[in-house]
Formats: sequence, structure tokens, C-alpha cells
Amino acid sequence: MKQTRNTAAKTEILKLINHSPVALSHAEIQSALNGLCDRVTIYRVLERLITEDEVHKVVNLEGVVKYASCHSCSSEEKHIHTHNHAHFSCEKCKEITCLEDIEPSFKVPKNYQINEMNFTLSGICPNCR
Amino acid sequence: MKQTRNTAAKTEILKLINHSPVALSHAEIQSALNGLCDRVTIYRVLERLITEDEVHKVVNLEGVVKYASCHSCSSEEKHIHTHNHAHFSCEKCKEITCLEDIEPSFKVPKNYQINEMNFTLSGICPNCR
DNA sequence: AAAATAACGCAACATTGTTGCAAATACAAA
DNA sequence: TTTGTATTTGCAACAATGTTGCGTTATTTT
Repeated sequence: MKQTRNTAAKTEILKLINHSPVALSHAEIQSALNGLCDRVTIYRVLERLITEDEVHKVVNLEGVVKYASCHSCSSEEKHIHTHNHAHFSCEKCKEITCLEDIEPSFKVPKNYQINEMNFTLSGICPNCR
Repeated sequence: MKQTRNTAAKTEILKLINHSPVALSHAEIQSALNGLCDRVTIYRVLERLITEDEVHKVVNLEGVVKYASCHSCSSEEKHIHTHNHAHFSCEKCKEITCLEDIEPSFKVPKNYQINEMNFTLSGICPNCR
């Protein structure tokens, strides 16, 4: 197993994501970092944070990739880490928030092996009404 | 209201999507068309087909945008057209299929106005097992 | 047939994401 | 503290995807 190191970039990016109530895009992280590190480094740090289960990736209805913290996921079960909670994508402010307490139920179709799910609702968030 | 015309490109693209059991990406459509029209035209035709409710857009877990036909959506209710059915995204063959008969249920959170949903399950499809 | 308008092709550009490689650095061990 | 080494970084270059402007072509209406 490859050892992973703590660097300024990683610390700052994780802090940003953890302190944000909404999921952040790569572009948003980059401009928030204000030139702290290279564009490419951000991609690589995000990749690392995902494999370390510190962060998860969400895609909104338009296909924009965003990153959110995993503070809702208990650390004890990180080895079976999944992100099977719903997300909300606001059509107005384009923000993505985690809806932790909504657990959708559905009938599993035969012959399909389900490993992950992406359940994103979109519309207008409380702030934009 | 802007008038819309039937062109060779539009006819062929719609035929492709309607005859495909899986959702198609822009790249897949382009190579299937074999140079019938320009890359940009495909984007514009797809846009048109979406506003005409002939086609809908799906995004898989990796953020790849695909297009699927709307034959499952009854034409009478096109003015209240939504695509609230689930999709399945195979991790192996990367194909997206519509799971028409799965209607997920969930508790609607307060203060959120929900207009659309994207419910994508991913894993291994019957063909890849 | 002429006028109006929708669709197209092309070129140019923007954004997002990836890869290779040499230089910088974090961190454990001496 | 210094040293050794694997990890991380920056840079440059590239690929894929999507958008826009504009002059030309095609379709529809009158």
C-alpha cells in the first residue's frame, strides 16, 4: 500500500471542502486556493482524497463534477464506504447539497448487480425561493 | 415560438437514438453518423431534440453525458414532461440503460422544491456478468 | 419565384481532464 | 540534524468536450 503524505495543498483543499455546506467544483476550489498550487495538483489531490475516503464525487444534472466532504460517513465503516445518500442540485444557484436523511427505496431489478447509486434531485433550494 | 425543421441530420440522429437500447454519447453518435454532418451540428440537433421532448439527457456516475430516447414517456403529457425513471450505468461496458419500471420512493425534504430527479444505479449489467 | 427564417459548416475559442518528466518536498531512519 | 528515498509538485503539452460567431445553404411561407 502506497504511503500518502500531508502537504499544504492537500490540507487546504480538504479544509475548503470540509467547511463548505455545498459540494465544490474543481474550478471553485482553484479560485478559492488563490494560486496556492497548480491546476493539475488539485486534480491529483482530489483523486487522493477520494481513495482515502475523505471526499466523494458528485455529478449534477448538467454533468458538472463536484466534490463534497464525507463527514456524514462514519469512519468505522470506511472499508465499505459508499455514498448512498441523496444530493440536491439547485437549478438557480447551481449548488449541490447533501440530503443525508433521505434514503430512497426502490425495487432492485433482476440480474443487475448494484454497487453504487447516484440519486440527485433538482429544483429550487430553500435559499433561492 | 420558433419553428423547427426536419433535416437529414436530425432524422438520422433521432433514428439512431430511438433504435439504440442504451443511451448514446455525442462521440458515439458522431462516429455512427460517419461524417454526415459537423460535430457542432450534432450538438445543436441534440439540443433541439431535447426541447422538443424527443430525447432526454442522462449523466453517468463519471459525469459522461449521454442521450436516450423518450419512447417510454407518453406523448399526451409532454407538456409536463419529466424523466423520473431510473437509469443503470454499467461499470464494465459503460452503457446506460433505462430502468423504466423502477420508481424510487423517498421523503421530500421540507423547503426544497423538486422539479426533476436523476436516479442512476451503477454496477454490473446482466450482459457483463 | 422571392423573401424570411431555420439549420449548417467552419474556424476559433473555452473548459475540463490527463500524461510524462524533471525538480522540489515530506518524512522516516540513521 | 542530516540523509535517503518515495511521494508530490509544476510545467508543458495534449486530448476530449462543449460553445459562439458568422457567412452560406436549405427549407418553408407568401
